[in-house]
Amino acid sequence: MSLWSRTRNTVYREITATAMALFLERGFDATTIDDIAAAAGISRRSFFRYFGTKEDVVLGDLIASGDLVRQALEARPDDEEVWAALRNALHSVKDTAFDEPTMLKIFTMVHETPSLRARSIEKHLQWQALLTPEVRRRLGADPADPLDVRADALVATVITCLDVAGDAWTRCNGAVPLETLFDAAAAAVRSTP
Amino acid sequence: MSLWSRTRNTVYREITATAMALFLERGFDATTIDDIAAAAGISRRSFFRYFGTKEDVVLGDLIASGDLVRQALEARPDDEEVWAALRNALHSVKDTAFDEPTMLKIFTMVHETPSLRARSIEKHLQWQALLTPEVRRRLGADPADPLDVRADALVATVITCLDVAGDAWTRCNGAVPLETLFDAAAAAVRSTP
DNA sequence: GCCTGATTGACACTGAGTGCCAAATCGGCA
DNA sequence: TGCCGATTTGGCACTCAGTGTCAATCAGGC
Repeated sequence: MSLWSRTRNTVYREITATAMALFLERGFDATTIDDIAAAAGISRRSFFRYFGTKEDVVLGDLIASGDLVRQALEARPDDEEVWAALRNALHSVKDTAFDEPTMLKIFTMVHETPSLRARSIEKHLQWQALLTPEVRRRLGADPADPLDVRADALVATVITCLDVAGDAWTRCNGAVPLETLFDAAAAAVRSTP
Repeated sequence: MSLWSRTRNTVYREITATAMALFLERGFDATTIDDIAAAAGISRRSFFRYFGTKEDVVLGDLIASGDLVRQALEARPDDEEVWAALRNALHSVKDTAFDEPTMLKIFTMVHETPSLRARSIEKHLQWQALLTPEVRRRLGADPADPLDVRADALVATVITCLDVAGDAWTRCNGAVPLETLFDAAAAAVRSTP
C-alpha cells in the first residue's frame, strides 16, 4: 500500500477498517499497535500521525458525532421542551458506518474493555461541553454563571441515560431498540419519586 | 524507612501522603513513579505492590467509599422515596482524610488531569454496580431483568449530578456547599420540562 | 542457629506514545 | 527531464506506566 498517492482521509479509513477487523477478531487489548501497523502496511510512527491514541480507532467518530448532535439541537424549534429537544437531537444522529451486528460487537467490546469504556465516557464529556451552551440559551440562563448547573445537569443526564440504554441494548443483543431503552431510562429518572 | 517493621496499612498511608504532596506540588503528570518511590524510600516494584495504578494513589479510597454508600443506602428507611434515599446515602458519606482547601486542590487536579478524570469515572461506574441492586429491590424490580433500566438510570443519574455538582464546587472554589449544588442539579433534571 | 513463609528490590521486559531527523515523495516550474 | 521546496513517511531512541521473575532479606517459631 503506497500512502503517498492517497488522500489523508482514504488512508484514515483504511487503517481504521484494518484495525477494527483485528480488534473484533482478537480483542482490543490483545491487538498491539505493531500488529495494526504491519497489517495496514504503515509504520507505528505513521499510525500515531493518524490517531491520537489506540482507542481513537474505535471512538474517533464520536467527537465528530458530538458536533452533529449540537447542530441537530440548534435546529430544534425554540419552543420545544428542553428535554425533548435534547432527546430528539440525540436520536437524529445515526452512525451508519457499520451494520447493526457489527455495532453490537463494537458496543460489547467497548463495554468490556476498561480503557475503551473510559475513553468513550471522556468523549461524552466533550459532547457535554458542546451541547451545554445551547441548552443554557434555551433555559434563558446566563452563559457565564459557573454556579448555574441546570444545563450541565440536563445534558449530562441525557448522555448518561444514553449510556445506560446502550448497555442494556448490548445485553439484549439489540433485541429492543435503543430509543425504547433510552425513553424508559429517562422516564425513570424524571418520574420515579 | 524500613518497610519490614511496619503494617501494610501504615506503609500504604505513608506512600499515599508522600505521593499526594508531590502531585499537589508539581502536578500529577509531572510526577513520575520513580519520583514517588525515591521520595518514599521504596522501589518502583513495591509501589505497584501497594497501588494498582498511579491514579489509585489519588482515587484509591473512592472504591471503599462506594461500599460505604451502599451500606448507607441499605440503612435508609424502606419507605423513603428512592431518589431521596440515594441522595441521603450519598451525602452521609464524608471523606475526612483531607481538609477542605486540600480537597479543593485534589478536585481541581482530578478535573484537569485526563487520566485521573477517566479513572474517577471508572470508579463511579463501580459505585453504580454496587448501588443498583439495592435500588432494584426498593423498586420491586426483578433483579435479573437486563431490560429493566430504571435502577441503573436512577443510580447513574444521581452519580452524574454529583459529578456536575463537584465540577461547579471546584469552579467556585468551594464557596457554595456541594449539597446545594447537587440539589440544584437534581431539581433541573427532575423538573425542567 | 536453622527453617519457612512473606516481603522487598533489582532487573529485564512490554506496549502505548513522543520527538527528532534523514529519506522519500509530490507538484510546480524552467 | 531535472531541480527545488514543501510535505509526508519511516526508523530510531527514548519515556513512562506497568509486569513477571528471582534472589536476597527479614521475621517469627522452634
